[in-house]
Amino acid sequence: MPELPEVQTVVNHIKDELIGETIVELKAIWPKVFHNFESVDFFKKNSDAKILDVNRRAKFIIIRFKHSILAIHLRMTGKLYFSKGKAPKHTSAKVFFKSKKILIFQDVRKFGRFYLYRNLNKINELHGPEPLGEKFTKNIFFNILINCKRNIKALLLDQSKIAGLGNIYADESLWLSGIHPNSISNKIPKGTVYKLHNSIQHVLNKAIKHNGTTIIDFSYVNGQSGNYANELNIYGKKGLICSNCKTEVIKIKVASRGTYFCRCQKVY
DNA sequence: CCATGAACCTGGTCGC
DNA sequence: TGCGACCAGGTTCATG
Repeated sequence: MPELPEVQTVVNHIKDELIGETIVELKAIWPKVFHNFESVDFFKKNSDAKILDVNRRAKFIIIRFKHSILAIHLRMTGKLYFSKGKAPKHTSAKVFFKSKKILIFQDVRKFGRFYLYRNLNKINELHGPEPLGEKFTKNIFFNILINCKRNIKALLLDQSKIAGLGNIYADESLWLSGIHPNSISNKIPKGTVYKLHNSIQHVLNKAIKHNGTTIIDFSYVNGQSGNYANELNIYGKKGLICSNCKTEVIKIKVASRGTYFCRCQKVY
């Protein structure tokens, strides 16, 4: 399911209810859901299992405790929300709180994982800057592109270069800045790179404002779901008319991913 | 360093 | 209605 805006949306909607809660039991329904630990390890490390903070880094939901963090990655179909009764089909994990509330991690495709770390160091090592963070300047972005001689879409999807973009928002950002997804990163002119930088931030901010995109089955809490799908310009629009150049949107494969673009996007 | 394809999973859709 | 092929918002690993 989720890219940066969807993960941010999940955080925004459960954060306040999570902070201050104390975990009393962590239950794996799908055996692999806790990637690098078992329930007992969590409680061994966290004599105090009270949640101090909840936020996002890259596509991870970060739950912070005094002595460690839980990082949750939703992968393709993960959903995280407070239980509304009976555990639904495809529940991968349950988190029980002292208050008797239950957090459900539901994940049809079972790719989603919980990670237990001492702090954010490991995740920071493996991930590039936050596209909406202060450190993500136009010049830093230009340097990333110039130092790689690489397919631009593959680069945008590479979490170690820039954290948080996925297939939808990569296509949307490239379209908005008029760059063909098969362009080579170090051949894109500086001004156009700056435009892409701007497009990425614009697309992500707007998507967060709309609570993310709804495609197929994404919904985050209480049956609510984002409505950024109404704002998409290129993703999923194969055969429809591009609002910019009035020609038909084309779908091809780039970096092994379904990729939408139109002829008004220039190849560099 | 970069590209590609398979693997991890289930379910929806499309064509015949 | 049924069935197989293909596709899906992500990441990691092996191979060339």
